Amino acid sequence: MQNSARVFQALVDPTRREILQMLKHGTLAAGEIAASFDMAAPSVSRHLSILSAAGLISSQRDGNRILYSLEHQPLVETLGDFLSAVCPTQIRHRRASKKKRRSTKKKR
Amino acid sequence: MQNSARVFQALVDPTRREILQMLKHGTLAAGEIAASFDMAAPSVSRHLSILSAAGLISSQRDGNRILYSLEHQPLVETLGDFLSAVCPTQIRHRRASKKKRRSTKKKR
DNA sequence: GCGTTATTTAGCTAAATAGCTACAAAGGTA
DNA sequence: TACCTTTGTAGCTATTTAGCTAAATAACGC
Repeated sequence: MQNSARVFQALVDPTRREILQMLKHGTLAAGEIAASFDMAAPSVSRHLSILSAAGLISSQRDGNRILYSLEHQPLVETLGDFLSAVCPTQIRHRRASKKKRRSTKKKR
Repeated sequence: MQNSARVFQALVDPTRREILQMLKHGTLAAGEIAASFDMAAPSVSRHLSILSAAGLISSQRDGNRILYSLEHQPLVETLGDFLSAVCPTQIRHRRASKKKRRSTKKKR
């Protein structure tokens, strides 16, 4: 499986997307992450390993616990590359501005 | 189901990601899209309806056929919002530059 | 060593997914 | 009308996924 596919695969689950958002604010232990979900710990652990396999988070032992941190680059790179591959060059990501683009249709 | 979830759901399948890329170059009929996959037409039709439900493509009848076009905005908006929600503000999406950034490792 | 805590792995089940074939629907043409 | 083309829908099956419980692993303190 290609790595970008693993990233999309990882992002499809809402729990996993939420985990990524939690980690935005800094490193967290597996237990701390698990505690914030209404779900058994092994289930969260599984999500963590999927995120890890996709390269979206990294882990590091801290004595008894395992600390997870967000890896921005693969996320930014994968989504950025995809957007570049799909969207006409002029449209970059313009945050939530609702105005429609002018009808500059590129014909050839 | 929330719409951003539908978008991620739609993006998880490689066939659907490829369809979006095909439509980057312009409008295509369902049959033309189906022809480029080694897959039965109804299967592709199903992918089209999923992409459509996510708002990523739109369709328009042309006599006998149905033409599909890419809808950039929901894609750009959903992925952009997610990146904003997950990544520290300074890192925006740096376009597909394959050269590794100089080892200015950002410590602070 | 033993017990406790934190986390992952193994094995299971229910639900979702993507593929197929067969059929239906919508539009064109004779 | 009938017939052909194009596309979508229905129903089925195999595979994948996400959840659970129970057991294993790893590091700590006694």
